Amino acid sequence: MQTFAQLSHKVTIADIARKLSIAPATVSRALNGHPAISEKTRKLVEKTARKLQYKRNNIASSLRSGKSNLIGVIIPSAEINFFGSVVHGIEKLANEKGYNVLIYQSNESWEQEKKGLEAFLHARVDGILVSIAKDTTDYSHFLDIREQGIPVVFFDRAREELDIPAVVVDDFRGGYDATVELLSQGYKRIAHIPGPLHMDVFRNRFLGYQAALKLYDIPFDPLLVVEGYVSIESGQKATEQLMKLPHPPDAIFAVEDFTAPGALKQLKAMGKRVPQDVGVVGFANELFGEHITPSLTTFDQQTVTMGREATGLLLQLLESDTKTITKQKIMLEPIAVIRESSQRKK
Amino acid sequence: MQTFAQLSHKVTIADIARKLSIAPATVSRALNGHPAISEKTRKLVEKTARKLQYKRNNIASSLRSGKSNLIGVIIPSAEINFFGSVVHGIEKLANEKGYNVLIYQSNESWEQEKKGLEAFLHARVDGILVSIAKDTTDYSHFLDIREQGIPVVFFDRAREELDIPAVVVDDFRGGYDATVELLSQGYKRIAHIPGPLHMDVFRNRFLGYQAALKLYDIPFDPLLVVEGYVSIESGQKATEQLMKLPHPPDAIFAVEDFTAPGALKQLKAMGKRVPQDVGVVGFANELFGEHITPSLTTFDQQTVTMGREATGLLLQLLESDTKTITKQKIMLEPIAVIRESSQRKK
DNA sequence: TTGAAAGCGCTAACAG
DNA sequence: CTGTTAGCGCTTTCAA
Repeated sequence: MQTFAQLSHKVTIADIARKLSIAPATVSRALNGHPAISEKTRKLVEKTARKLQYKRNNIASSLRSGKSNLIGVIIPSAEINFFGSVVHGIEKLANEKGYNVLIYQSNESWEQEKKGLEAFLHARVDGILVSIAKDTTDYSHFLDIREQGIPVVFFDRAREELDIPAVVVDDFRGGYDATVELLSQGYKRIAHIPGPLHMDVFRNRFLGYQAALKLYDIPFDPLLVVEGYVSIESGQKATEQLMKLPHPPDAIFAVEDFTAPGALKQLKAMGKRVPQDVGVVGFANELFGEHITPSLTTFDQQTVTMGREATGLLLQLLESDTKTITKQKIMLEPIAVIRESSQRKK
Repeated sequence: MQTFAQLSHKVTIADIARKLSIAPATVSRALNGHPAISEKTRKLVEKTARKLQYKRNNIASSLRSGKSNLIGVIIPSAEINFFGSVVHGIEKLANEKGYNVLIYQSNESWEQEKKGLEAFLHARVDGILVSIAKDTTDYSHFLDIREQGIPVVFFDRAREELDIPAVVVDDFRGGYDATVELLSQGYKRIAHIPGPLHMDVFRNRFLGYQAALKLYDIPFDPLLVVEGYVSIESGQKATEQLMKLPHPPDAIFAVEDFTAPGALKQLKAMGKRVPQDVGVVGFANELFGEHITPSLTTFDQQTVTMGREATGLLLQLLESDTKTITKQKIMLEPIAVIRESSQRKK
């Protein structure tokens, strides 16, 4: 006897029900571990489902239940290792918990960030994880989304005042530690190249820098702070400006690992030796920091953990039926990765 | 602690229909640009939809139409710039065309790659883009997916024999050009550190290398080929082995931009100057190649274009109602990026 | 413990 | 050109 089971015909719970002469509802319940189903039928249904290669139609399920089991993630750029790594953490936990992950790149643009949220709304995601774009200074779109009942959690690039849960690195601590690392190596005039100061991450590192100076009784000199915009080029330019000062610095704390290689490059071009003449510290532990010359001292931001934690927060929000939004914030410790660029002693 | 009691009931086409005293079907048609709808009603419906802030429920739409408007993408690792960049190209075109993109990282593992496909099946994606994992040597899961009627397109890491459409770089040409670049700079003994040779990309670059040697009448010396596994460490080890040969090479063509910095590192450790003593060429144009010392000569793989083209192929497959899978392959030219590491002359 | 029936919001087939 | 009708596959009352 040959069955012409069409390969393309999708198996539904109705098929299973028919085969076992029970109701589709029972099949559904059995498959979803409903408590009021006898062990016997559950086993039977599961076995038949396996045999028929049944796969739940998530779409139908979503329509009925109102849950898409989709999580949207907005990152500024997939070309920065850091975010790739965070996404890895996000996906892992999300997949474990039966969610799929949609990615949207804002390319650091406010417009695209808004478009991303719009797209996610349209895709009916259950919740959204965001790392804010550099260009964003108006944050109302996040509040709008939340008003629509879709929970939002920030990671890394958060905005404190919005009262939206977030997982961040202790950037103040990071800035502080970075500066202290340089000071303890005997450098005296520490410059700082911050990122755009409207962003919490960068402002906090800046504040940490100032706090460290204070501890060492070094007066803060605004001339030693030249704002960059998070890129190798801007690191070069800022460094050039710094080194042309009447009293140039003997160390530079660059706000992250794109600015720092820019600084190294510029210093090399100006004939300065690192770390002998000038010390340099970065932030973010980008992949290449280990392999440039001199290797870059930096701070690891526990990317995978960050992704996991952010997802955990979001899932918590999704699964608690209270729509209460409690201010929640998880802070991860930055981990020092000491390499050549800051090691004057040795 | 604030509670947001959000009762905003979602607007549906029924609401619009009621408001205008027309049939829901008419609203649907108007909204979807159905040709048989009067300009007048279309305008009216659109206006009302906007006024009520209507948003189409994609899930319901998917259930009915059998199309999820989701594209699944499997990449080996989001921490490699190259893939982040390709994904960028994919997302851009996909979003333009009204598709959302699901990402899954295989982490170079065959098991996870299979799990990814399974997850996509479950999410009812319309089509899948894949760059094959390093560990994969059994390809049947791709054929299974295709049998389920879901089109698959490879990008970069393809498998010729499977007869699945693909967008790749002309790796043979790349390997050839890389080798010729070194030869034309006057290097005589060119070594090659290939990646796993079961992968088309790496094998083709290897073949290109051999072809270039042949052209220059240089006999192929198997001792000068030490297989690596695509990582900085493996680049170091292979280089060490190469340089310890009785007749060590005076140039190395490393299969990609992780192996190449490993080679540079090892050469430096052994007191060799690059490019004076030994020339080095990589492949992939990873971000950091420009910023290491010496800067790395490499080949750009047109990542964004690759993403766009792969998506284009997939959409074509999705939109043509013929389920014929014609063998289709798009080849992009690798673009030489000549930097210090290969420039002995000058 | 299970079944029957009613939709979730949308689109497609068939009329008119 | 528009309306009517009938589901897509699932979950969830409400009954039994």
